[in-house]
Formats: sequence, C-alpha cells, structure tokens
Amino acid sequence: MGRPRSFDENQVIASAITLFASRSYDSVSVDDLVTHLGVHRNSLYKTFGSKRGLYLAALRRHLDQDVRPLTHGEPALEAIEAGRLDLLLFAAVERAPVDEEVAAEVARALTWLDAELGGLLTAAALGRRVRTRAGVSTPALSELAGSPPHPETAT
Amino acid sequence: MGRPRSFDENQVIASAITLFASRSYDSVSVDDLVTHLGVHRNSLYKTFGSKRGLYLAALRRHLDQDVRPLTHGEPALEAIEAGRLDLLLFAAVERAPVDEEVAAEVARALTWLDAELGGLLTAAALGRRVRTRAGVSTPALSELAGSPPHPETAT
DNA sequence: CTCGTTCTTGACTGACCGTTCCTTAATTGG
DNA sequence: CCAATTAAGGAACGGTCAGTCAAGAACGAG
Repeated sequence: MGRPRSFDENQVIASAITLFASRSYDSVSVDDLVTHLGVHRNSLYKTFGSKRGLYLAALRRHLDQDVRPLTHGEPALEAIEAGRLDLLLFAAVERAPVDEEVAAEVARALTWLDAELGGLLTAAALGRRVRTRAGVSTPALSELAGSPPHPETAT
Repeated sequence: MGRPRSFDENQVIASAITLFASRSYDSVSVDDLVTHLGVHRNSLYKTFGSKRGLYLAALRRHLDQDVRPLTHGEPALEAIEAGRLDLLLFAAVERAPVDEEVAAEVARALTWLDAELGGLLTAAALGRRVRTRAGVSTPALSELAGSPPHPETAT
C-alpha cells in the first residue's frame, strides 16, 4: 500500500548512468541528478540512500546491461572505443582506488571482457578511448597481432 | 623590490602535481592545496590566478619534466605503467574533454610519446595503467607484436 | 628614514555541497 | 470511511567550495 511512485526507477538509473559516464563523480552534483532525472531530492534519497548509493546502482546496472551482453570480441572493442563504456572507464580510473565496492565491480567487468578479448586487447581499447577523449587519434586495434582467447572475429 | 616570497614556487607546483595526479580535479579543493603546499591561500591566487591556473601550471610542468625526458620506449612504458604519468592520465580522461588548453597540452604529450612508442603501444600502456588502478592485472606489453617507430629496445 | 612595492595573513563572501525534516497527497487493507 | 503506509514536495541544515578584501610586514630605492 502507500502512495505509488510517480517515477520510473529504471529510467532514473538510466539517466544517472548517462550523467556519471560524462564526467567525474565529484563534478556530478545531487542537484544535477535531481534536475536531469525528474525525481525529487527526497525520493532519490529514499530510494537509493545516498549519492554513492545511486552511483553504485547505476554502475551495477551499466555493467549488467552494457558489459555482460558483450560476449564477442568485435562488439566489445567497439563498445569500449565508442565511449559506451565510459562509466566503467571513469569508475576504474577515479572511483575504484577509493571505493572497495566499486573496485570489485570494475574488476568483475574487466575480467569478463578479458575472457573475450584478453587483458592486452582490453587494455589497448581502454587506452585508445582515453586518447580519443583527449582528441588524439590512434591506429585501429586490428593492427595488433595479439592472441585473444577466441580469435574467431578475425577477418 | 617588495617583500620577498617565503615559498618556493617550484616546490608548490611539485606538490600540486602530486595532488592532482592522485584524484580528480574536482575532488582536490583549494583548501587541500593550501594545506599540503605550505603556501597561503592569497599567495596561491596572486601567483596562479585561480585553481585552474595552478592546475595548468602543474600539468605543464609535469609534461615538461616527466614526459619530455622520455625519449626511449622502455622507460616511457615503465613510467606510464608505474603511475608516474597519472596526472596526464587524469587530464586526458576528465579535463581534456571540458578544457581546450588541457586538451592541447595532453595532445602534445601523447604525440610526443607516440614518436617513441607508436599510438598503439601508448594506448596499451595507458589502458594497462587504468586496469592497475582498479586492481586488475594485465599481461606485460612485451607480449605485444606491435611495430613501434624505434624498436631498438626489443631484446 | 621614508616611500613605493610586493608578499603575508586571516577573516570573510555568496554559492553550492550532500543530506535531513516536515507537511501534504495518494494509495490500500480493515 | 477510516487508519496505516508510502511517496511528493519544499524548505532548511551545517559544511565546504572557489575566490576576495583589507590590514600589516618585509624588502629595495631615494
């Protein structure tokens, strides 16, 4: 019973994913979230407990819906390099070192990617994305003569 | 003439490099800087103009003293992977996209590294460092059969 | 010694930070 | 219809943010 929610929790998390993927954790304020998420401050705290709670929910959803489906090398590389895994990138760079739970989630996601790409290719794709963020281009990873676990995507 | 400075500007910049390399731009406050730098707030603003001014000075000094000397592939890889170029990493990931001047500096530095390592190796080393920050290990880059411009460091 | 200049020092600003409280509205079970 | 429950909405909390101001101290030049 009780009054029904007037917002879609999934939609809120989706918007949070977009925001947290676009800039650093500290540069996303709760006001930003409230404004872009169409949810009221109090509801946000009732639902997620804290800013970090919402961040963790967003990160977990991101990894679940955007990383787990990547079971083939080529789409995985493309997802990383196109910036569709930027929340994972930010989490690895700036949050994992100071938040154990974030570190655990990030480690799981990277290990998952490694199963398809191997650690070296995953690393290379992440680094390529970092360079792209700074406006610097990088030769395609197809130039790499690595040895991914399942090289079936080679043409 | 005038009263002489009671702080060493180089030392202040050195401390700023350490701080800005350890966490995101927004999570380093001017109070943090004032506390760790042994310089008083007003002197900081008189000398560098703003938080961003100090950041840019730190970034430029970092690139000048920590990146430019890397004229051989092996030490360059080691510097990136050991985290000694984390300020450059943070700058590329979170500042370059929102600050043109930072983007220009980062692009120059990456291009400099590319001259020795090639874009792919630089990317792979950066990605390896990202993974390390999240506590995930990665096979050594020596496994990579890339084609750096000067492969004289191959053993 | 005095004047002009530069740096130091600490208090202070308005804005924004994450978070909480309280009242009111909407719902369901009895 | 009433009581219990849950969420919405808005105002407010102390704390911290980047940045500023004014007064005094330490120097060189004359």
